[in-house]
Amino acid sequence: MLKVYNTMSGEKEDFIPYDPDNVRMYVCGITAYDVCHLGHARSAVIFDMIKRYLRYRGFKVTHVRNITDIDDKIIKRANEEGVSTEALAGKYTGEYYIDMELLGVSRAEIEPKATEHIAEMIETVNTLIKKGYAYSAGGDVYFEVSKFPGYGKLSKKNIDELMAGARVEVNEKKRSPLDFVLWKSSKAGEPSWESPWGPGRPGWHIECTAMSSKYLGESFDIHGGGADLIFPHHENEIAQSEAYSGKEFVKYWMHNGFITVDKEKMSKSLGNFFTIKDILAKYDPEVVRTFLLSAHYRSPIEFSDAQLNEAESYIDRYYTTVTRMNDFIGSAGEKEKLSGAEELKALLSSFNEKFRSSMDDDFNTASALGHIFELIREINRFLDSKPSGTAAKELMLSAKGLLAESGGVLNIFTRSSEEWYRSLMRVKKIKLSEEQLLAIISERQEARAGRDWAAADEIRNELLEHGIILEDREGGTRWKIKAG
RNA sequence: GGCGACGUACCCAAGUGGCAAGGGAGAGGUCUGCAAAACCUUUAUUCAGCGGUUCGAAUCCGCUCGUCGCCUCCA
Repeated sequence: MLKVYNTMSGEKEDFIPYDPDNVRMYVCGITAYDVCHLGHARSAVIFDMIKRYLRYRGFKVTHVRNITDIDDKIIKRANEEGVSTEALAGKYTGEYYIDMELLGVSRAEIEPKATEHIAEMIETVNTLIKKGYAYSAGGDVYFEVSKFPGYGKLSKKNIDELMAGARVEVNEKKRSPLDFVLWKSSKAGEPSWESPWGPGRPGWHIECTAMSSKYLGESFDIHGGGADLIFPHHENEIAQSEAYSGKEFVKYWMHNGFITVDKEKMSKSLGNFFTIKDILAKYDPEVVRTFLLSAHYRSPIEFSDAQLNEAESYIDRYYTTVTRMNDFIGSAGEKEKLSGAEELKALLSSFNEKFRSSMDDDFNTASALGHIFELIREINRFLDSKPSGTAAKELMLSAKGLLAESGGVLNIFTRSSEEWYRSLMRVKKIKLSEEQLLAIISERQEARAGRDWAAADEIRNELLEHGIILEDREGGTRWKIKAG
């Protein structure tokens, strides 16, 4: 049984979607006013993994991921840059897609933009007013928090305490400081849309209510995002949506933990953030994705070069073993020799079960990776026993299949080892081309054939200084790039 | 101040009632012309500390200490 931690209950729950044939999932996307940092990447990668695993598990999934293309930050930034909000949002949405593509994050089925759903939002706001949950005041419309009894149930806050702690806010239009804006009148020169309350633009939270109900219905299965969205964003969404429909808004609330730098949350306001582009200049995207999946999605995860180097070593170990397997499969030989395969066989038959039970336990990718590396070790152990013949080859092929299957779910380990090393070559800015490298290797082979070990060693040491490792094998010399 | 989370080896990190996964780093060994890779052995009688529940706890309960987050835009 798949178990999912629900922020609402604070517990892991059996995952039983409303409609088992169609899991409906809404994940808060980005506000397109700047390039994304690693925190955005974490959220995107985590929910991408969740979607892939649900599909692997046999569920159909409809995924909606919104793009906020109008808000205060966008207006501010557009003014600073002297461009329209459309142009600015368009630019950063484009950058976002480039980053996501590199990180192996698949597109959602539906990616609605706020500005394309103004009519739906106005309708939602109108209904909230009619039902008595919202009021208009001087061109703005506010949600009246005290009218919604369940307010605070997601973030475990109570209204009295919020009131006591509320920051003094100069806004005499609000009946209560806790009330939040559904529709905002626009100032001169700001982008605006016509509405029953005059020209204005939507408040931040309302787009998620209007767009999720349009594409997924008034009640759906999973709503996700970073833990910092729990309050006030998701709390406000619940209030609006449930006040509007009178139904339970979301069955499972899922929130990923933060990326930290020196133990502090990575955030724009603290200024301690690293953009995805910064990091991809130094690391292969698969390294970043593996790093993000190497801890449980709800745990905080500390960002540092040391951590990324470790993820790089992880992947390198994987591809090194894949190379060994491929070499073996290509030259398994005729003579049947299959001693000491018992442990590998046992693991091959239990592997899928282990992988699944890790992932079933609230998407425990850290544990799942542990199982993958257990299999890696067993494969290496088997290959060390110098097997040969078709039975051994079959065994390696099935091991390879299992690795590809589990890696496919996480969307890592999906390339060939050659591609991995070529990519490392680029990322580590190694001056040598692959052709030059191969020429040097064959030069060294001649020295080795002539048993000129001193010359061979000198070449090898020289390459090592450039970050290239040579491995002399039975079938020839393999090159790889020093990882970690 | 209120609410919440976390504290597992040198480092990262699973494990949430029944002998402490996995990776990296270190030490020794096997293999190798020498290396590298791989494998083997080794590195937590112990899970922040102190009490309690239990036949049995890293896991449940209480307290203490420490770290972080939310309470304002934030993935």
